[in-house]
Amino acid sequence: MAESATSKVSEAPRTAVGRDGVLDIAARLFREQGYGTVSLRKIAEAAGIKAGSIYYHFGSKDEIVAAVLDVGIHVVHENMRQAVSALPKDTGAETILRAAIGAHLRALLDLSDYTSANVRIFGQVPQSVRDANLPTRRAYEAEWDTLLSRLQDEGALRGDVDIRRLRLMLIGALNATLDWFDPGRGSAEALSRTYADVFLNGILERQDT
Amino acid sequence: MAESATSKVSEAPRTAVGRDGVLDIAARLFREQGYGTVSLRKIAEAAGIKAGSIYYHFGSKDEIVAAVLDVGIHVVHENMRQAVSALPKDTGAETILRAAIGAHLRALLDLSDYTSANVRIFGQVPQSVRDANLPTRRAYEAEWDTLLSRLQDEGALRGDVDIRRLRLMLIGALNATLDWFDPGRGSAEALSRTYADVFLNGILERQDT
DNA sequence: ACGCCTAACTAACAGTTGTTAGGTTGTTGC
DNA sequence: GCAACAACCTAACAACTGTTAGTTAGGCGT
Repeated sequence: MAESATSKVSEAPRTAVGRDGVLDIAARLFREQGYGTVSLRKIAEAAGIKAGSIYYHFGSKDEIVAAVLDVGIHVVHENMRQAVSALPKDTGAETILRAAIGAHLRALLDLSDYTSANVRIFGQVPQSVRDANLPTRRAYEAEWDTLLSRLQDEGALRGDVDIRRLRLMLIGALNATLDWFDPGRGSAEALSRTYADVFLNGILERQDT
Repeated sequence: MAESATSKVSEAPRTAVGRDGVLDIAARLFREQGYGTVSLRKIAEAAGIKAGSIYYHFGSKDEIVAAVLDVGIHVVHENMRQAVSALPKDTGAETILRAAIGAHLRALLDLSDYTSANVRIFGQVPQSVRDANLPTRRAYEAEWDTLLSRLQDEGALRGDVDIRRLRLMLIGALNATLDWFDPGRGSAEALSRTYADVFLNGILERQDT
């Protein structure tokens, strides 16, 4: 045969997609289309490989989606933790809350397909996968509860709503933005400010000035 | 689990399930398990009939889910509209908003599998089905926008947030309760009050009495 | 030059999906 | 008693699902 060294290099993308590449694409598809309608063949096609090849990197579809879910929480957790701990020690409650809200919203809407995929598909995945993601989730929830409790003990937060419910309301409201947020219509930053305004002070017009 | 109605449990359900019966069960399953994982055979089995029989009542799976989505919005829309219009004419802004929030939350958490199914599966359904549901949706959204605009014009609502965003935030936050609300842990009524408190006045502790 | 490792491929499997065509009931009107 | 109809059933279809087994191809260290 003729020289094989140079003749065939042009066609196929010889750079391996790899485990991380598959995971990235899976996260994106899950975020865009949900869990049930995204098949391994769709993921494979988007990655430029064949369905069977995925099993070199993952043992099952559950394993893929479990990995996506875990990474999603880790990203938003780390983002929120750093945003809060980067503030000076004497920062006021309002500023702290604004930072936490902003960090969560940024991870969700700007930063990570993994985080947005988590929020979108958590309710659609098999229960075993959900259970596997629960510890990671609870760690992030605990981070919020700790923060909110501290502020409530300081007297900065109203005392008539228990922390768990407050956290569920807050994160639930932020996550809901995923259903309608359009980056072409406004920035996540601006949205973050509005959410903080409303959550901190309410939507009623106040008489005091 | 399914037998409940008559004392005559002998063999076959003499009473026809009918179109409405299938739709009821579809709504419940969609709410519980999402769109993609609920097959026609699951619906049929839960209804006590065979999969093929569904096609006597509906032309396709899309037709079923489209019907569920439409009913879901109609229920919550009617519920909210009546709750607000039942109030005396001189009712204050705060009371009106509390009534609207309560009506939405009640339809979602207590009243209707159709409404909760709509919220849960809207993002998972084929785009053609979503598009078919859009007009119904927009009518409900317009109801909210009208209400919020009126209150804002009266000076009862803060003026620095535009109505569309305010509505998206509000309904999004309420709908998010579906992911964690547990009827055994608290009533929808109590939850409704908390949501109104927080949304109207914010979560910060205030100095004024 | 050799063997190993990584990353892919092909081809098939058993099961499930939405859907269709044609057949079988039970009830009702006449 | 018979026809008409509504509500269901049976059986199959093509397409798609996750998954497995066995194979191939290139790069690296020795």
